[in-house]
Amino acid sequence: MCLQRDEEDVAYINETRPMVQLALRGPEPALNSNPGGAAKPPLLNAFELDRCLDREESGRWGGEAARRRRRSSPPRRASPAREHEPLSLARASAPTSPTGGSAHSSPAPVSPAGSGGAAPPRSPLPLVAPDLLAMQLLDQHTQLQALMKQRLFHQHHMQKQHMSSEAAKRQLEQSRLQDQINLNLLSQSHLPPPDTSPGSLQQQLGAQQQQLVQQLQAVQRQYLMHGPLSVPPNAPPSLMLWGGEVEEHPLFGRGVCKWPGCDALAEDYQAFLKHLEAAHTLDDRSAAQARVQMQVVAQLELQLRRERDRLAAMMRHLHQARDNHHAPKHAHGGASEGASPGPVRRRVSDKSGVAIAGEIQRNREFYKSADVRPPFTYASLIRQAIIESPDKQLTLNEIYNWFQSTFCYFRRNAATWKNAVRHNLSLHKCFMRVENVKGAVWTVDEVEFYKRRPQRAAHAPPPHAPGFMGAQSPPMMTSPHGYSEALKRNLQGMMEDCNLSYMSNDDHMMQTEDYPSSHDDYNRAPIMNGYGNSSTSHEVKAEDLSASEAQDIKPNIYALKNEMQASDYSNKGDYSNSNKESSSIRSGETSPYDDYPRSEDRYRPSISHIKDEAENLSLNEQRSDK
DNA sequence: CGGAGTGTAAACACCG
DNA sequence: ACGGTGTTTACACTCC
Repeated sequence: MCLQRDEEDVAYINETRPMVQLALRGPEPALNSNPGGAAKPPLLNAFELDRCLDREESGRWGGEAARRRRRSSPPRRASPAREHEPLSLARASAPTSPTGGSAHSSPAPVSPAGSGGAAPPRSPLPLVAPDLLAMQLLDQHTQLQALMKQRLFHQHHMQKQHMSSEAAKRQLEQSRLQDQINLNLLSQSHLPPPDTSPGSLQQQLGAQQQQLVQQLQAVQRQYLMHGPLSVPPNAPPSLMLWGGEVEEHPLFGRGVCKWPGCDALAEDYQAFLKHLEAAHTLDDRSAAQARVQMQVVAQLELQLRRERDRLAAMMRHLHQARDNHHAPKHAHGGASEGASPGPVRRRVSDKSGVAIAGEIQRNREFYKSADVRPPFTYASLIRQAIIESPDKQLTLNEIYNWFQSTFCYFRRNAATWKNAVRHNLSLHKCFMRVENVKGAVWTVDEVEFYKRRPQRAAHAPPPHAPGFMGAQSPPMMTSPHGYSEALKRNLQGMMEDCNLSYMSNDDHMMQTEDYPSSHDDYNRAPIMNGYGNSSTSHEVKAEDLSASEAQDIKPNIYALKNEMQASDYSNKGDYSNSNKESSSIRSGETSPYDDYPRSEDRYRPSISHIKDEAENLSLNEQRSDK
């Protein structure tokens, strides 16, 4: 959804980041300022995840802006403060922009602790999503608090009832377990980020804690089954209401018996206890239900373990990626370059390894809602906007609209980035202005676009270099002929792969994503282009294709075809000579790509089919996990 | 260290 | 006069 112009202007006034204005308005607002740490983008891509890890360091643009502020020379003209001063004044008192604010205040999962002491979880073992460790700990803490209250209640009750020595023993054990868990939690919460070693202290503690929780639950189950927890019916009401614990009985809440499959209504706690005594005695049925419940708990524990392992693996991976990034020996244009930007400004130019089409496709929703600068150059983005359009041509205004509709980030600072867009359109030879009846439209000269790259491809790491997976990018073609041949091979490989097989798992996807190609949009692993070992891609079945991968293939194919034709064109004619100098002469010319068939439709059915299958697989996996 | 590429800012011209 | 568009220049910065 595009913003109207006045809205843009408001956003521009309220929230902008031009370097000149920085000096006037003080500290740079964090790009992803996350007040209270509560807000969370709906989907974190690799860039944002890494930025989350690096949040303590300055942002990509903040740091740069600050440096510029220090080094910036006086404006060329004496009058540039014309609009900066009022803007900065307005900004100084203005809240964050609506767009930025909405992005930051996007609904985030609220931790139990965040709900200000809301009702503690009734379930003895809450489901734990693979979220932040802190949230998990908070969850567990809340759970522990509930358990502690329960224990206190039991203690109190036992004092009153002079419990048997057996029960006292259990109580003691429960207390011991509880304290141990508390200690364990405390240790965990003071631990540094997860260790990378599998047998790390944190993992040991986690396992230990898991064990303790299980023991505690076993003890509690014993209480429930035949322990003193089943309060005698003659117990005084005052005791029942002690500390509001009536509502804390795991089997009673809101006037309903929570025995599995029961849901019987009970007027008050007394009635519930009567019902409990009468309906849920220690018979076969109750025992069976208890067994089922134990299985449920076991399943949940299993899931908790899985999720915890997954979280640990994620954290390990992310920290490892960050460590790799910070390591001095960082391959030029290496794998982590595009996928995990660090604190420094990280522009994933068309030369680094990330396929812009795939990246945008995969994170479309994210970019649409999160106020995050896309890690691509303006040229790449403009090109993407144009090639995404049905006619492969856009007016300037349509390009603007694409930027705004695709990226939340470009819904503000309109003057800045629009200027940059125009600047890029004019600057780069690859963008051609074509006049038609409607007015001027901009097209992309793919040949020119990729022409800018060759010099640096030689620096790309060799196939065996760390982080370099799969096939090698085609060597930079100095001759148009070689370029065309490589493209043709790419296309052939891709066609085969599309028909026969697809890339599969996430790891593979990561590898292709990290692949430091110089032709980001079509040099994906399935293509292989005859330079790498493509056999692995044929071993994978179509069912294994992830949805995102499926989304990726279509643009690749189109880009490939497009480029191949463009390349052929440049071989046959003198098209490659067209450049900015002739832009004015090109008025009335039609783009050489105007007549390209829209081959993407041809692939849509198979792609969507595979995507559906991938989604089904994902659903099945979720079900099986449960 | 230097060149290429990039982002940002700004001036200016043209046009409707 | 004004705003949109397009071009150009300047400069700072990063990457290679």
